[in-house]
Amino acid sequence: MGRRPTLQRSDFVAAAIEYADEVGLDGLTWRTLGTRMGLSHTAAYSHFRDKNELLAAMINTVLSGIPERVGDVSGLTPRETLAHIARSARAVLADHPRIIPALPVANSFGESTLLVQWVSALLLAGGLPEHDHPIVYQAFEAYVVGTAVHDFAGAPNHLERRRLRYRAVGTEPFDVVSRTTDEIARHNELAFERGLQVIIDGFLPAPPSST
Amino acid sequence: MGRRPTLQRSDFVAAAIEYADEVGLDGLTWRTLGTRMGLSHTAAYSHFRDKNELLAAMINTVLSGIPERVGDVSGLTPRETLAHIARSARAVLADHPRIIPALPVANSFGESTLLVQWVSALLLAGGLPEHDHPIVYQAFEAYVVGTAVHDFAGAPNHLERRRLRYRAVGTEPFDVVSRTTDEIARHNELAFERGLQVIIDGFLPAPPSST
DNA sequence: ACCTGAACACCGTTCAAGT
DNA sequence: ACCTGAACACCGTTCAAGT
Repeated sequence: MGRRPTLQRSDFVAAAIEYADEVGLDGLTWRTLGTRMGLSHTAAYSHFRDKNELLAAMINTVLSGIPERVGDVSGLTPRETLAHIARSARAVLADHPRIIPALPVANSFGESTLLVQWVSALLLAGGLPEHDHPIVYQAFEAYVVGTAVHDFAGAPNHLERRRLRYRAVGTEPFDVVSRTTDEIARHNELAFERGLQVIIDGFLPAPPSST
Repeated sequence: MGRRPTLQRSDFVAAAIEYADEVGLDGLTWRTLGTRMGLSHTAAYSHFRDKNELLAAMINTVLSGIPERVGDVSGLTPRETLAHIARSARAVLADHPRIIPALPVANSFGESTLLVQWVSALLLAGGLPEHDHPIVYQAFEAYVVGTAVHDFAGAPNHLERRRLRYRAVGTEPFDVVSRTTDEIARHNELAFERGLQVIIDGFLPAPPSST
C-alpha cells in the first residue's frame, strides 16, 4: 500500500511503446499516455524535452532489443550469422509495426554503434575486401531496414492495401498471392528471404566447401 | 485582369507538394497552405475529404512521374530496363525526400498497376520462371522503395545524422566515408548501385553472351 | 526532483452562410 | 460548385505552483 514510487524515464518509454503498438503514433499524445499512466498530460515534461525526444527513445529502445533477439550465434559461420542478424532485426521491427514511422526521427538505425561494428566485422570475416566494406554494410542495412519499413509501415492496414494492389494486376500468379492477407504476409517473408540470400551471396565470396 | 479561375484539385496537390518540399510535412497545414495559395484555411475541404486524402494524392502524383522519368527504353535489354526503372523510381523519391513519410498513407507504391505489370513483364522477359515472379517482383519493389525510404527519410538532416553515426564506428574505412555529407550521399548511391546489380544478377539467369 | 493545473498558440474538421 | 469565417475539440508546450 506504499505510495507509488517515482517513475523513471524508462517507464514512460515502455508505456509509450505499449500504447503506440495498440493505437498507433497518431493516438499517442501526452494526454492519452498520461491518462493511461495515471498522470497529468504534462507529467512527461520532467523526463523529455519534447515529443521527438520520446519518439527517439522509443525507437532506440526497440532497436536495442535486436542483440538479445539474435541470441547465441556460436557455431554459426559469418554468413549464417549475418542472415540471422538480418532476420532478428526484421522480427524486432515486425513486432512494433505502428512505431516504424518514427524511425527517421531517431538516429536512424539506433544510437548504438555496436551493431554496425558487429556486422562490419562479419562482412570482413566472410571474405569481403576491406576497402569497400562500408559500402556493403550500407547496402546490407538499407536492405534489411528498408524492406522492413516497406513491408510493415502503414500497419495495421498494410496487408490489405497490398492485397488489393496485387489483385489489381490481374495476372494469374498475382491472383494466387492476393487471395488473403495471410498469403500476402507469407509472400512478404518469402520475398525477404529470397532477397537476403541474393544479397549475401552477391556480396560475399562463395563459401568454402566444408573440408 | 480577369478573376482568378476556380482552382482544381490538382492545383492544391501541386501547391502542397511544392510547399512540403520546402518545409516538410509538419509545416504543411491547411492554414499555411491556404495562406500560400491566397485562400482560407478551409478552402481545400471542397476538394479533399480530409488531410490523409491530400497526402495520398501528393504521393500518387509524385509516383505517377516515374514512367515519364524512365523515358525511352527502346534498345535496352530487360535487365537494363529494370535497372533503369529502379534508378528512375529512386530519383523521383530523392526529389521529394520530405514527402516520403507520407508513402504508407497512400496505396503503398502508387495506385497505378501499370508499373507492377511492366516490371513483372520485364522479369519474365529476363528469364524468370513464371510461377514465382510475384515473389521476385515484391523483392525488387521492396529493395527499390525500401532503400530509398531508408536513405532519404529524415530529410533534411538525414545525411548529417548518418555521417555522425558512421563516424562513431571508429574504423578507418568508416572514417573516410564520414568526412562530409557529400561523401555520405555519394556512398549511399554507390551502395544502392551495388545492391541493385546484386539483386538483378541474383534473380535473373545470366544474360546470353551477345551473338 | 517530480508532478499538477491553468493557460496559450496552433491544428483538423464541421457547418452555416455567401457567390 | 467553390469558398469564407466562426466555432469546436484536441494537441504540444510553457510556466507558476505544489510536494
